[in-house]
Amino acid sequence: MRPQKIDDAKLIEGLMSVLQSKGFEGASLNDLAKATGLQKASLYHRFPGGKNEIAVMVLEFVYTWIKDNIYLVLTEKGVAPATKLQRAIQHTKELYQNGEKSCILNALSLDSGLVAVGDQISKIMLLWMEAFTALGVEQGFTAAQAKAKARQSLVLVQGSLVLSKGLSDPSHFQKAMVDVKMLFTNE
Amino acid sequence: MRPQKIDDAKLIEGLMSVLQSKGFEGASLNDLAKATGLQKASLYHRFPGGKNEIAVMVLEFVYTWIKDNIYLVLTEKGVAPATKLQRAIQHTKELYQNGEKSCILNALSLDSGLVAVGDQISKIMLLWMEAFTALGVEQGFTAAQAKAKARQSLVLVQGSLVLSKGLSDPSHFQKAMVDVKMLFTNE
DNA sequence: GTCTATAGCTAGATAGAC
DNA sequence: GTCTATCTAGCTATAGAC
Repeated sequence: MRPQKIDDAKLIEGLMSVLQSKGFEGASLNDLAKATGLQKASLYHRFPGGKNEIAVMVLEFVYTWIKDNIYLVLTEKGVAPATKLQRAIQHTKELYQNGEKSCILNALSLDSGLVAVGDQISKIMLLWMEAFTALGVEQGFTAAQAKAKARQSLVLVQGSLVLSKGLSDPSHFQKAMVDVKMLFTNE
Repeated sequence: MRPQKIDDAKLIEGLMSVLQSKGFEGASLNDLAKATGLQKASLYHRFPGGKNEIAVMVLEFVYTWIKDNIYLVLTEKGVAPATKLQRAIQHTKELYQNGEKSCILNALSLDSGLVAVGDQISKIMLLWMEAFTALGVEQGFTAAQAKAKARQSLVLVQGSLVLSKGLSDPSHFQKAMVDVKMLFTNE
């Protein structure tokens, strides 16, 4: 077998970057090929299902990323809640390059007739909220309070990214990260 | 001249609906034609600049709508702030069909190389925040506080719409509307 | 596993009849 | 002002050499 020109991790990263900024319909195979350094036909070798499969694989990667960097961080035993929150927020900042990048869950939410993609998006959002709900409960909030805060944290992230993009000003995301911290700060 | 098959208002409404749900790249001229009952060539007669001009005109309509239904409502003299807020929230619910529809500002935010569209989106977002800032100031908040609340109100709307879409659950938008009200409720 | 070349189609956009 | 018919470019996807 020939050696891979680009390993799976870098490949997914490049594909994700294009889908994130252009959306599913806006991302052409030429765009995706250019971003990865591969030719279109090579992408079909890696992803026989074409662009559809690429989107599914990228979202699978995002699910795993959120599980490792948000869910497992926030549900780890023996670590102070404030510390875990700080870590999760730091990872979130890295994921969105401090507000410079928009969210792929949002970018792939537009109607494109792909049921699988919609299911993945909701799975990821639910995982995020589950993680922050667990944090809130650990902090002593009631289940209902924790669930509300978890929802608000996701609203803050998604909404602020929309503003940062629409106004070309990442400070909206940065301010929202402060608000997320406040949400889970017991005073 | 032949009579218009569809008047400008209904035309823009139909075009907006498609752009809102499919985005700029996802909305084909066939989609737009079908939604309006016109043929593609007829759309080009109404909008010689093609899809690009359609998007610009739709966003111009949205700007006017926000001005009339949010900005002018919130800055009207001689009406109690709480009343004005209630009205603006009601209009917002109508605009997004209580969380069933997503925001066209978000849908058209994906990179498509259209500078004019980006400028319009930021103009509309700024108008929204200006309106809510005025409300906050009238209620006695400091300028900085009012500005922060205005930003948060837009974050709540945009973020909750992303959740409502991603989770196929408009209740997230509805809860956010309650949060917006709380934001500007002096207790 | 990657590539060039190309098939087959649909997109956006235009011409011209009525 | 709306329509049918059509052009060209770009798209997704495939075939087959290396």
